[in-house]
Amino acid sequence: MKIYNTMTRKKEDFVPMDKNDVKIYVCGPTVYNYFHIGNARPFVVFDTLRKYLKYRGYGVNFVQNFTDVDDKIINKAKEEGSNAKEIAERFIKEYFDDAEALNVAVADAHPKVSENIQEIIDFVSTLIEKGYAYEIDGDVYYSTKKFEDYGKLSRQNLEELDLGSRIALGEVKKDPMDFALWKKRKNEDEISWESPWGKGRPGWHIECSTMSKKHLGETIDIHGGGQDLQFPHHENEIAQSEACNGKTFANYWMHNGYITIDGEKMSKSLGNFSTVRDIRKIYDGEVIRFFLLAGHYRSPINFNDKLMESAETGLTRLRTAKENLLYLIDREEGNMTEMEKQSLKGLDGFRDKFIKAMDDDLNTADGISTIFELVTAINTAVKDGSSKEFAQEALGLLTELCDVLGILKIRENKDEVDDEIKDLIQERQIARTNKDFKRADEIRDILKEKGITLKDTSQGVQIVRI
RNA sequence: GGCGACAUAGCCAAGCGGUAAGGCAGUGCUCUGCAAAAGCGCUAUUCCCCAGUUCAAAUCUGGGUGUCGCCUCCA
Repeated sequence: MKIYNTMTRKKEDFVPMDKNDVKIYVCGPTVYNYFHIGNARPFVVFDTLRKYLKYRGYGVNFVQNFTDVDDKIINKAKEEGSNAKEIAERFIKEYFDDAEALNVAVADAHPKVSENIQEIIDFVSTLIEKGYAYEIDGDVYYSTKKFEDYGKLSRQNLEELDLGSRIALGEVKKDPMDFALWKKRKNEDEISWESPWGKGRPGWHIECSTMSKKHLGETIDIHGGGQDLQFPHHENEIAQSEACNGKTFANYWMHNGYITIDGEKMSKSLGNFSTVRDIRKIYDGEVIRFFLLAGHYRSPINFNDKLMESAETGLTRLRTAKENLLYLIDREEGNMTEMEKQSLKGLDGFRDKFIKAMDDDLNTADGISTIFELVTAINTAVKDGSSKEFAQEALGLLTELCDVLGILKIRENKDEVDDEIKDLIQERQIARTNKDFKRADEIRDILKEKGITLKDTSQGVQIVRI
């Protein structure tokens, strides 16, 4: 497949170091709140990449960290009169709840900063030894000017950056572009660890370099994250890792576009965000996932209710197609007719088209279009009933493609309707044969309130649960 | 000031040199007691504007205009 590599600004053929062990590292959340839809994008996008690579036969080792030591967590703890550890633990738990709803799989490893302090200290020590970092009064900084390639990812040069950079008050570092590797403890009760430089905690950028190295080695295949991480975070990771290891850090850099709300970037600091938790009160996680995958991952997308509704109705079309096939499988029997065999062959073409789209830098938008075309073809073929075998084959292909995108999961609670409802349906059928449509419609409305939609098909009554 | 992305129908959105996918909304028809679902049609002579390259441009080049982002924590 081809992947757009931010480092070269080109689509490149993806050639992993070991196709049975593709190493992917994605920057995870800082756990001080529920994550918002903007945070959700990289989770969903890279989860889809992971699913797709597996679908194509690769073995994937996928690592996504939790930043559980950070100013924002400390602040939140102060606000709540709690402690940083408790806050972090809580929102890690909430992360998994939302991630599951979005059908984002658990990573092969979810390392936490707090569990990698020694590794971080070792990493920082090496950087000092090699002359890339220096200590001042308990703080350790990375000397960006020492790293020749600094700026190669974001294509910035230090001189120009200097002009735009704002120097925070009280900073003791030698150069405004230097960044913290280790931060000295400021208050007694602040979360901290012993280190060669006194009590303190790691800077933000060093954690990814360290955890990536620990779990995936010195060079990884793909490093992913949001576009706004490109600078300085990823640039700093490169500076740290390559200075420390003397090797290329990541072969491919992938960055997803951000999400805007009313045309403005959504971010926690601007306060204009919608958490996935809140959105889930209105739309289920699958709709959110579908919405996020409906455009290309590198394009910015706007978020609002109208767009979500549109996504929901679109997804419903796919779901209905699936329900209809399930219904056929339930009621029909028999093997495929010659004509159905022909139709099925035509259907296979959509798989190739889907793969072609996804091979092109994970073009999920095109992939979804292909699935819609598939659905139209299936609906047409199945219009006046079909054999059980054909319905099964069609459903097999549909779910095969949808699984790659992580949508259209089988809904578990498809339990049998209870007797009361059965009786109502029965009563309605009798009313219909007696042409008592008033009563029939009444019953249909009652059931609709209970989340059950009845469809009168030529084969009988189809029950659809919402 | 530096760096970068984007501009395609009412809305969303693919396409990346060969004559405009797909979804939503709308609309006509078929099926239906009515619905729902589904099917078949219709809805961009044209891709922000102006030049240029080419047999051929939404796609490439140059110049405008507009929107957004990064350079400060951020996905």
